[in-house]
Amino acid sequence: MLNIDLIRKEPDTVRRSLTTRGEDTAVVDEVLKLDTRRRQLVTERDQMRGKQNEVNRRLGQQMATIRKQGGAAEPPKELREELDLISKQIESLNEESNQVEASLQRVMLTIPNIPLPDVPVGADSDGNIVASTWGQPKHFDFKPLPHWDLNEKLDILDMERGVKLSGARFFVMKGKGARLQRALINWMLDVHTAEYGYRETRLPYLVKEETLVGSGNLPKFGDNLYRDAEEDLWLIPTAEVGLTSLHRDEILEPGVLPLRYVAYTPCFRREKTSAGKDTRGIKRVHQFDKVELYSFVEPSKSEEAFQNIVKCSESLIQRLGIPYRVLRICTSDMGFQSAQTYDLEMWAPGCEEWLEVSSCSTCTDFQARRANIRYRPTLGARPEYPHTLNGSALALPRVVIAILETYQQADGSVVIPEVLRPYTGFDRIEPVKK
RNA sequence: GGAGAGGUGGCCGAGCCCGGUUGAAGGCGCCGCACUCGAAAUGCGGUAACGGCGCAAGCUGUUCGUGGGUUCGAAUCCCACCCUCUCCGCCA
Repeated sequence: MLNIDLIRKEPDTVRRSLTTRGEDTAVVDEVLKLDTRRRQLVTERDQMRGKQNEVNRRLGQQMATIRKQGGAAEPPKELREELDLISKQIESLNEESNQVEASLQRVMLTIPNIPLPDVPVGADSDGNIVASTWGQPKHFDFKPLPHWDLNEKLDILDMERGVKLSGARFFVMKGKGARLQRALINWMLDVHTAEYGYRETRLPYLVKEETLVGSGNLPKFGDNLYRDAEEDLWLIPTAEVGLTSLHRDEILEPGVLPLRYVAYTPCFRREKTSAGKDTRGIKRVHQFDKVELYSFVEPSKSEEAFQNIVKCSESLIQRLGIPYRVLRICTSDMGFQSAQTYDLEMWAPGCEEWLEVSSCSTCTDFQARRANIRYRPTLGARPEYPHTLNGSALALPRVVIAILETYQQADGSVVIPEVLRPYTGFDRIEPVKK
């Protein structure tokens, strides 16, 4: 959520932000209108309440006196009538101001975060900028296969049975494929905790509505989520959701920040908007595994924390020895809650595609405001909103795709990258079918 | 799932039966001051979040799990819901 002060004082900044994101600017005027009305009503109502308190106090005193003298407990008529009138007025003012407040809140929750100044402006994904690339595409003496063809002989992915169990865009991993996936998760968690100081967490996969509002997924993007209507719980689309709400409605005392977390969770997405896209293989599925980094930091440490997350994610890809590129995502392509996003894409030589395996974002104080997370800079100081940052490190099974396609051999086997071998317990996946 | 107890300020805990100057006794913690060479002990004072008005000092409103109701007025009465604890049942 944006700071309403900013909308009041610099409505044009907010309008510009919306425009570069390709969104309608009418909400700004709506907010301004509602905010003005709300403040009028609140002032008026509070004055009435002040009066009510004062008269009630007087009446209370009289009652005490009467009772002390052993009199009847009937309060004086004039005062009662005056108060009756006041409370009726308060009731109507209160009702209206509550309505206005609720409308204002509703609109505020639909306004996306403001991009940082140096985020590239662009109308669609063509506006994204390749900031850097790492590694050389590997040379093959044969035509490298896409993972779905490679799998014909390896038999580690079972698309048909995934569909049998759950429908389109679900799959089953088997044997060394399943083991490779697990090895990656364990390896990534180990690196982040042991080398980079992120604290490992295990989170619920089902969360309440408020939790998704805090991270920014609701109220606008419910279409992309699975939900259990009976219990009113939602399946998480990313660990970011739970990590944001970890400190919801808290005031963090001085010295607590920075907080750095890493979580492995499955992620559930309906992929409604991607119908028909990426239907082959396991690039785009309804359920996937991901290791996520998340930081709560003081605003002055925001940039540093962002670079750290990007660095951690990159370092994993480098250790796997697979070429990748860093994309600076442009205004219109950035997520709702993000103020700045870098994507990391690994090269998959079989399907000849850059695969997005990480998306690192600064959310500034946007999520902190939504989730009401604050910190005290110093003892006794007024609470302020921290910045939150997140990044995948990394998203599976796309990393598996890149590994399979990059390290495939002429005989159809796949060599396991050195760093993973202690985790897989094998150094090669052999074809099992002729 | 069944039975009972309970949810009050940073923490503990009174108030709730019998609604009225109660943001709420008392204690702990924390901060400041005094005493002291210093510390402890002691004494005194302070101690929230959020909203509105205001340049500011300040004034003011709301908040006793949440939401509704009764009432001139609710921490206190009524209703619904959520959560915690204990016991029983069930289960990985």
